[in-house]
Amino acid sequence: MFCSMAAWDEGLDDAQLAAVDHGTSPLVVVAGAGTGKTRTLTARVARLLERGVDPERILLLTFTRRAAEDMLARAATLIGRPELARRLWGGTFHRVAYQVIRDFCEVLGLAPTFSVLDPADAGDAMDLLRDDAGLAGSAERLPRTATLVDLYSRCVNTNRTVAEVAALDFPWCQPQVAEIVKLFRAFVARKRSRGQLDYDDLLVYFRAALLDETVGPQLAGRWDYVLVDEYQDVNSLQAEIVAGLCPGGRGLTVVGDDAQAVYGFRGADPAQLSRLAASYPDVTVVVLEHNFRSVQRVLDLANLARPAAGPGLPAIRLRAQRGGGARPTLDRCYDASSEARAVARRILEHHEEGMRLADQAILVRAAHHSDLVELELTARRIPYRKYGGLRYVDAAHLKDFVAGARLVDNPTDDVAWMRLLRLHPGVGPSRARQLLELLPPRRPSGAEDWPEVVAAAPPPARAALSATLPGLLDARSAASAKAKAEAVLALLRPLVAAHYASGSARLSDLDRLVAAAGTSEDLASWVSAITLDPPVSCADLAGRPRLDEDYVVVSTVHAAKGLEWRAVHLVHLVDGAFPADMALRSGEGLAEERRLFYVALTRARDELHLYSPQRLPHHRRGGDDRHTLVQASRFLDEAVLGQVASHDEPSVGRDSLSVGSTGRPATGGSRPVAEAALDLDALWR
DNA sequence: TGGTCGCCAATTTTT
DNA sequence: TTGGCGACCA
Repeated sequence: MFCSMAAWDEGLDDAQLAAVDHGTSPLVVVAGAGTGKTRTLTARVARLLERGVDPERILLLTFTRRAAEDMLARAATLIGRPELARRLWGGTFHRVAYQVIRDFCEVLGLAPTFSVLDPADAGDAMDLLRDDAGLAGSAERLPRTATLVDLYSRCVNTNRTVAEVAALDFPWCQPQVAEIVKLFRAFVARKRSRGQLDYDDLLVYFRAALLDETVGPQLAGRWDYVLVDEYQDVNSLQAEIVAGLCPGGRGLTVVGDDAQAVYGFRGADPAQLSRLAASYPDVTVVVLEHNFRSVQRVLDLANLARPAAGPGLPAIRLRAQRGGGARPTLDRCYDASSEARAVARRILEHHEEGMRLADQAILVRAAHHSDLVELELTARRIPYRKYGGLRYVDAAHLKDFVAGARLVDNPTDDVAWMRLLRLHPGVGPSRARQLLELLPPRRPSGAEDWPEVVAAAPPPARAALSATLPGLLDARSAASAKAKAEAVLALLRPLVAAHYASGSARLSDLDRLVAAAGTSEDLASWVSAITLDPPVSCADLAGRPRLDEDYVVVSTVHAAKGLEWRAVHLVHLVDGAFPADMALRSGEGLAEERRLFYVALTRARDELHLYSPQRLPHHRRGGDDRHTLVQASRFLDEAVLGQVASHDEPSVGRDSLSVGSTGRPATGGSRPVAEAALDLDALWR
């Protein structure tokens, strides 16, 4: 290179540069949507590296693994040292927690073979307990398992008691608080005794390690710089972890926007951002409000939707670097089918004007709101991919594999045993429970106990079952991750083939999964990684999509956070759908819906199209769907309507689209210093 | 009679 | 895919 290369930070504005060049005192960056938040965070990491900071002493916490990887890779590339990316620390809170717990498991009183339970597994564990003796006495039935898991999680993540959380967020559970408390106690004890950590436990143990007198400083001392993205979405447990990582706020950078806090249902509290800004005397607050993404016409609408700033936080008014642009549109459609047709029509119009399909997205509040749109896209042969909603890993056979792999390391994992046992013919939930009594930790269950287990099983299961334990022992003695994964697959193959109607398709899926697992260094950490960050689709396992593929993205607004498209189509703007009726009960819920609306609007760069069906099918028992007139979305108020070009769809009927009718594990051993911090008993009151 | 298996309906948002 | 409800088997 003979002339001076352009500096990599050229094009950053003054506010962004202030954040990038900031020293070690605590820094809060309040960044409106589209103001180059990711770019700023990336540049700050690059600047630190350029200054010679050891990459291993920089930690970046984000809400998705992909976000962390992308940012770190970019930062290292910016300064021309791509090889440094691998040495930077980064990931989700949960992933980093897993790593820390592996490193400090002895001190935390955990065997290194602990397993990670996803929320569905946690529900299974809860199910194992809910009708145990002692709990069965209550006259009323306990709430649904999923509700219980949510309630539990909310208590742990927000440091509140069951009674408090039930009163506020789950009023229908209040009469049973006493039984629920009992259940939660048993749930914790059961997990502890079997070496199982659910998502919440990962954070609890992370916090415990930080609070420990000796380990805490050691752990906090690992990193000189901690950068946290999307801080408005942390809950109080995560906020405590951040505080523990950066005593006095030294080296701490957080980036966030209180108007984009949309994870209240997960215990996040948008007030954390303003609380943090107030909690350090030497804090610097940098405000980013120059929007580099959208045209001003889109931002005019977004500014109307944006809620007032939280206490102590600056009011933000987004200003576009790109003037003018097209006025957003609002289509009042006859019903959801006519909405679907309107969306497809406009997507094709943009496509004919030269916009790639991949530059357009259809955003929905709830995954099923796109059902009719997807039908219409399929009918018109418009390729699309859907994000959010059902996860690929929820496919039963993949969970079967993960369960098998977990048992290789942790034979006391009863949830995994349940799953594996139920694959055997003639074994249902209750038989599996009986067999569980004969398995670890109740019994050692080495090879010598196995004939007893087989004998206790119903006859149809015996043949298959007699191969299962030897299969697991094979897997345990295998040397490499690859060999282990293959041994697990070998033991699953006949079970999966016989148990599922589409057995062979599932088996070829598993082949792909096992190939991926085989490339890891250590099967246990691969399994926990996939538990914490499940692939969104089958294609994820095959690598990134090919560049020449062109498809429209269909996504929930939540999954669309942080992303952008040239054209955004936002559908189902109707009270009950968006805002969701589940949220309309409380004022806080409605406020969160409004923030979600703001997030949706600000994904659009050039074109923003809103659609509002005027009638929705009203589901009745007995089958026939009646269309009832619905209330327009309260987001479409006078002010908003003043900013959009409205179209009334002609009331074509329901003709063209056919819609169908219509504790500690036994192996612990060493010094459990952090026990007090792991004690959740105070919450079970 | 208890438990498994088959059929039908429904599901906010996600680490 | 799970959950609820009814049918059928030991």
